[in-house]
Amino acid sequence: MIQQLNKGDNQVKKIYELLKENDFKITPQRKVILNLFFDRIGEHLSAEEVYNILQENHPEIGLATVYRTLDLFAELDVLQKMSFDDGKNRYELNNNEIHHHHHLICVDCGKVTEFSDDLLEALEEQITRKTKFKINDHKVKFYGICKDCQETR
Amino acid sequence: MIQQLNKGDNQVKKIYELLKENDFKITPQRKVILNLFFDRIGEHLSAEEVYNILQENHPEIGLATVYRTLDLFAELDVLQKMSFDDGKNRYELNNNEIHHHHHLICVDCGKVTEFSDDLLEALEEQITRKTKFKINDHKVKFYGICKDCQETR
DNA sequence: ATGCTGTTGATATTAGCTATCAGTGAGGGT
DNA sequence: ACCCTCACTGATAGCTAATATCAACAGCAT
Ligand SMILES: [Mn+2]
Ligand SMILES: [Mn+2]
Ligand SMILES: [Zn+2]
Ligand SMILES: [Zn+2]
Repeated sequence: MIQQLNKGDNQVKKIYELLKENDFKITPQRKVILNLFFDRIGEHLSAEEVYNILQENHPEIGLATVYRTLDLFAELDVLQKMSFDDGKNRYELNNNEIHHHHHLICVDCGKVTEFSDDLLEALEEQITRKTKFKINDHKVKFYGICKDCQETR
Repeated sequence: MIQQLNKGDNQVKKIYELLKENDFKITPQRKVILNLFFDRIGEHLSAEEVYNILQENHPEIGLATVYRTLDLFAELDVLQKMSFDDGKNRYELNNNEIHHHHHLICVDCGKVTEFSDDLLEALEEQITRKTKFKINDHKVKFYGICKDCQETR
């Protein structure tokens, strides 16, 4: 019987290889935390939130390990690290399909919407040309009022 | 004799009026901290850094007041609040001339370069059209290698 | 199977920031 | 110029996200 693989499995395998390439070990804790993010695409989780979710099925994983693992995956660009100005860092899978979307933060209700299109190439090109600054990443946050909050007013 | 006013003084006066309009008092502490930012245009100061600078000429101003004043001015849009991912908030004067510039952060040496703001209108318009999200502010950070770090390699 | 070395969990510690509260003073009214 | 009121201040205690420490553990190369 041919082994069935879904898209997530393939991505996971690649990330395991990425760990190996960089001399990091594939530990059960890292597997579990990685799977958690594949199960929750679209959410922006803090370390504490990840830890709390783990309590149900993996209470043996310590909080320090959660912090360390999130940092490691962010370093490897597996997770994207971000902050919505609430005093804690948040993480989400750096999925190829939704690569580097922008975040729209509602200043009224705090909801975070995503916008996938990038459209920053022109600006980045202009910046590099003028400043000789070699750009390889960006973080863009838009603040405003979401659709729901505009209606309920 | 006609009172000589430089550009800074005029801006300061406007900010005093802004405080009055919003029923905030013009205290010596607020005057001093505001002046400090006019004296240090281009710097991105943390609360602790402001407090340390004040130690020389105004050691009577407490750290809590610094935090409160920075927050107040940020709320009034006099200062722009930002973070370069080093765990502390930073502030700089929201100068009319350099209004809302982007920050280019060198991942090698940590230096922050500025790039005056434009070319985002098209993107914002498209986002509003597609998502009905009413944008009224944005924060954009670019990460890469600065000119100096490219040369010394 | 063995050994090296990266990793982990528990916990102490740090650091940026906020809350508290009694005393102070800015500014409007007289 | 003198009150009066209440926003403001400084000192400091408290909070919380994140990091440092360290002995025990476990991937994984051999
Ligand atoms: Mn997102
Ligand atoms: Mn700046
Ligand atoms: Zn909203
Ligand atoms: Zn640099």
